Amino acid sequence: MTFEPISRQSVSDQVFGRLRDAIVSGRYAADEALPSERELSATFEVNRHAVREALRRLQQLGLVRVSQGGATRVLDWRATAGLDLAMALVGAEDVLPVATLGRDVLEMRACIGADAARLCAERAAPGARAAIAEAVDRYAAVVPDLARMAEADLALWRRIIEGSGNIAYLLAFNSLTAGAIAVGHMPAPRRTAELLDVGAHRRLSDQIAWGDAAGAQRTARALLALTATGEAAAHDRAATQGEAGAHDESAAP
Amino acid sequence: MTFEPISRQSVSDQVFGRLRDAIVSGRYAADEALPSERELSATFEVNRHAVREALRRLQQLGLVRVSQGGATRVLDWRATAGLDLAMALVGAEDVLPVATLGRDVLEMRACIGADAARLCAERAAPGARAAIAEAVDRYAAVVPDLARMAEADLALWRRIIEGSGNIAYLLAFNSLTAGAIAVGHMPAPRRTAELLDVGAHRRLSDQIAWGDAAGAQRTARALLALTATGEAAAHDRAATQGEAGAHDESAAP
DNA sequence: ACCCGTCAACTGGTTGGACCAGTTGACTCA
DNA sequence: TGAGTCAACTGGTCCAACCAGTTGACGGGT
Repeated sequence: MTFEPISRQSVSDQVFGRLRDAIVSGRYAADEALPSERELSATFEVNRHAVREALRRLQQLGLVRVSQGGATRVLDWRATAGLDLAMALVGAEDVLPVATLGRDVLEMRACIGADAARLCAERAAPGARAAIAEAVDRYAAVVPDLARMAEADLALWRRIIEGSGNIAYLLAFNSLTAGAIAVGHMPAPRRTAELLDVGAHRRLSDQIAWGDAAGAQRTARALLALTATGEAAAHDRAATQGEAGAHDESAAP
Repeated sequence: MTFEPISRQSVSDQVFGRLRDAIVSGRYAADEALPSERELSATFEVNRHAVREALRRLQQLGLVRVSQGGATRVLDWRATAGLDLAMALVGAEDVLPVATLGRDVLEMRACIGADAARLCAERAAPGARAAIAEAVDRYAAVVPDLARMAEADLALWRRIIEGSGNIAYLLAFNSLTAGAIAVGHMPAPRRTAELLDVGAHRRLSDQIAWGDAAGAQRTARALLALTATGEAAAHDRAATQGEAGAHDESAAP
C-alpha cells in the first residue's frame, strides 16, 4: 500500500472544478448565461480574480465563451470541447452524463495504436525501431509484476507512437493517458489478457523492425482489441443501468 | 470576398499567445524555469493578474507546471500536452518545430473517421442513421460549390462520429476541426478529389444505414485516404526543406 | 572540515478596491 | 411608432498589500 501525495488545490482550482462539473453534468444548458463573476465570487466566497482564473481555464477547455460587456455563456461541450476534456474529467466525482467514457477511450486507443504501429513500421527512423525493441525487453523483464508491466507497456506504446512521427497521435495519446481513465491507472482485470501476451508484443516489435506495416497493424489491432472489445462487451452487458458509469469498472471479477 | 471579424485580443490573450509560442517553438528547454510572474508583468508591461491568467491557460494546456513558492517550469509538451494543443497552434504565426502537423491531422482524421464509420454502421441508433442520410443529401445538394461542400462534408462527418457513440472520437474531432489546420478552413486543392466523390459519400451513408460495418469502414478509409495519403506524399516530396511548414500547403498546383 | 538548523529573499496565492470598456435594455423624446 | 439616449449591468485591467510556500546562503554547532 503506497501513499499518494495530498493534492493541494488552490482556490481557483476548486472553483474551476466545481464549475467544470456543473457544466459537464448538464446543470447549465448550452448557451445559458453563467452567473456574473462578481456573483460567483460572492457565492464561492472567494476573490473575483480567483473566479476569473477558473473561467479562463474553462474557456481554454472549450466549455464557456466569454465576451466583454456580455455575460459568460456555457457552450455545448459535445460540440466545442477538445479531447483534453477527457483529461479534466478524471477529477470529476459526480456521475457523468457519459457512461461509456471508459469504453470510448479504449476504442480510441486501439484505433490509434494500430495505425501508429502501421506508420511506425512504414517510416520510423532506425533509432526509433531500436528504442521499441528495448522497450519490449524492459517490458518482458518485469513479466510477473502486473503493475510494472502496465507501466512498461505504456512506455512501449509511447515509443511506437513517437516512432510513427505523427504529432497528433502523440498529443492524443497524452490526453488519453493523462486522463488515466481505464487505460492506465485503473487496469481492469480484463486488461491482463492484453498485458500478459508477451509473444504478441515481441512479434509487434519485430514486425516494426522488419518494416512489415500490414503485419504490425494486424498484430497491434489484435492485441489492443483484447481489452477494447472486452470493455465494449462489458458495457453492452451493463447497458442502460444509469449509475454504472465509467468509474466503477474495477468491480468486475 | 468576405470580411472576417476583427479579433479583439485581451491583454492576457496576447501574453498567453506569446508565451505559448515561445514554449512550443522551443525557446525554453523542458524543465527550464520561466521568469517569475512579477518579472513577466514588468517585461510585458501588464498587470500581474493578466500574466497569471495566461499562465493558468498554459497550465491547462499542459505546457507549464506551476508550484507555489517554486518557479513556474516549462514542461516537455511532446510528453504532457494534449490534443487541444493542435487547436491552439492555429494562432501560432512563427514557424513551428513541427513541419508535419497538417499531414498528421489528416492521418488522424482518416484513422478515426474510418473507425467511427465502422462503429456507426455497427451500433448507431436509427435516428442517427437517418440524420446521416439527410446530411449526405444536403452535401449532394450544393455539389458545385466547393466551399459549401466542404462545410457540408464536415457536418456529415460530425453526424457519423456522433452516430458511433464514441465521446472520445467526438472530442478529438472537435480538437482537429477547431484547429482548422488543413482539414477545414484551408482546403488544399488535393482535398477536392475527396470532396467531389459524391458517389462514395452516398455509398458510405447506405452502408451505415444497412449496418454493413466492414463495408462502411472500407469506404470511409478509401475516401479519407484520398486526402491523407496525398498530403503525406506531398510532405515526402518537400521533405527536409525547413521552411515548408504546415501553413503554406495551399501553394500546390 | 563538515553537517545542519535558521532565516532572509525569493517564488506563487489571495485579497480588496478602484476604475476602464464594452453590452444590454428600458426609457425618453421627436 | 420610431430612433436615440443613458443608466445599469457585464467582463477587462490595474494597483497595492499581504499570505504562504520554496530555496539557498549563511553561520553556529559538532
